[in-house]
Amino acid sequence: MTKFYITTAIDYPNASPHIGTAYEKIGADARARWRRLCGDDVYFLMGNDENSQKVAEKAQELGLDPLAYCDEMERKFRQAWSRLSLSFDRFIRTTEAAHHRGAREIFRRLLKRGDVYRGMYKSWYCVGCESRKTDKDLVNGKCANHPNRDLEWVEEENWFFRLTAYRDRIREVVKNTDFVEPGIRRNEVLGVLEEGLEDISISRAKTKWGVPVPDDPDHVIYVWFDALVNYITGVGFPDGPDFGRWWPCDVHVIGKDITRFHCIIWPAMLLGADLPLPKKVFAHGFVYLSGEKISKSGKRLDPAKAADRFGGDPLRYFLLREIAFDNDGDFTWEKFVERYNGELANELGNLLNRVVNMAEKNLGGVFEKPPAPLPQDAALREKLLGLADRVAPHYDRFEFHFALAQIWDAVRQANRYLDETRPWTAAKEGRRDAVAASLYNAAEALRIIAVLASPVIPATADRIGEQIGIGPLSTARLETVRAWGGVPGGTRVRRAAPLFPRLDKVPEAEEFA
RNA sequence: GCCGGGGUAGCUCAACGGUUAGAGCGGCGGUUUCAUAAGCCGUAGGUUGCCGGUUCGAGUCCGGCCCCCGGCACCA
Repeated sequence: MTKFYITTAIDYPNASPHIGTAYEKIGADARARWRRLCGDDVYFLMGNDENSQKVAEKAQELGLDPLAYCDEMERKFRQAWSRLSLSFDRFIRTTEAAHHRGAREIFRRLLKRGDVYRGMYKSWYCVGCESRKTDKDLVNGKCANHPNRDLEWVEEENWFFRLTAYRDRIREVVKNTDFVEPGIRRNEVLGVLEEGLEDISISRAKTKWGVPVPDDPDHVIYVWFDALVNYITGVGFPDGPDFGRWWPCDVHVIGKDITRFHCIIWPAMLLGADLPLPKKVFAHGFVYLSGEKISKSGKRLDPAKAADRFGGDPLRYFLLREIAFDNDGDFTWEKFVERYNGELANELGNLLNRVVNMAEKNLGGVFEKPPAPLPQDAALREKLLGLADRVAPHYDRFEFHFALAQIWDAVRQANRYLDETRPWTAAKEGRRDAVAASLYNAAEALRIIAVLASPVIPATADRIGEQIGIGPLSTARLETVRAWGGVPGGTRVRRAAPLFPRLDKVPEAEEFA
């Protein structure tokens, strides 16, 4: 069985997740679910990045022990993620002892090789950014991103990582392979590599919160450095029995703002530790809120609240249908309602409703294998049986918007099939065979549509399966949609509430902040 | 400043140098009645940012210009 190991960035738990964070996880989840559908043995890793000064600060602000605070935040994150049906296999926390051990092991390996050394670290430091600031980064002597905070002048002996030693090898990989996707990010990374690198400081002396540097109790490993290591400790590095099975990772899903860490620093760390590089780093775009950048505008959209109200699937669907995953996109409630009503309620939800209703009214609620073919069958079958092949390349390239466009093309065709075969007329005319054939084929179309859309809308796929009487479909296998006739004759429909009740007004953004 | 991406219908976006530049949404009109006042069909709407060039032929290639957006940060 082919293995597929996929990760997302781990999150600072100093605030609850927002729509942008959710976007990344949803995209990764869709890919993970797609690979499971294809039969891969999938390992999907997510988690929280807890060894940060910001986290310690926040905990102190609340009068909590940092670890207790992190425990609480883990609950919040898990709750939010569960509302979005994220199917991660493991949720890692970088405060775990096993992670600390792995991070220290990496540090030791690089030290042994001579690529970790002592040096002097002098600069302005912004606690908000958790990063060094050079003079050109300053605006009026303050950090541009955190103008309300005072900068600290930091001057201390630190441990450094000889990043410069790895530049050429990394450049070769980035240049000659599709290690970094999409192409635009690859070019940017290449640009950085061409301009040249500096060695980086990888420890901090001022804080006790974090992973202690081996044999140097006065320093902790810089949060970024230990955070990256989660991708290997999450599968058992250094000596877990499954480490060799999962690593190297098939794809790291990250935001476009952190390519430098994943495409340059992380590979350098791995090369230094004699570990294989991940196969791919995929950098997704950003979600804007009504045209404004989330971080700058201060606008928020709490995905858990939105999912509470509308369900996780509509949010997942909207984000992956509206926005190309490698691009930036805009969330507005107007657009959300438009797609929700048009595509989810009217086209898909109503299609199911039509079929289930007519089956109840005219067939006693039981699907029968088509007693006789209808002239419109061939076109419908051709469309649906070819759908898996049309959708597959898109899912595998994170082109969820294209995959969904293909699937909805089939949804429209199924609606058209009903209009053309007119089972309601056939019923009135007493042509029971025609009614049975039409509804059976429409149910088949729904089955295939549900399975192929399940990576994006898993809960809906299950609900469709329940209503047409064949049980959950989000855990189906791809082979089942390459053949017609998956709904057994004699299957009894189970009518339930509409999948997506129509929304009659545009929600107020404030309700979900 | 340097590097990169982009300006196409009211909106969001498609279109290997090759018929008459397409699709969805929105608008307008029609039709159906099984269904969540849903579905289906049809239609209007474009000087492809501007100027020049190459070519039998340019949204597409070349040069110049104007706008927008990213990257050049120890950014989760």
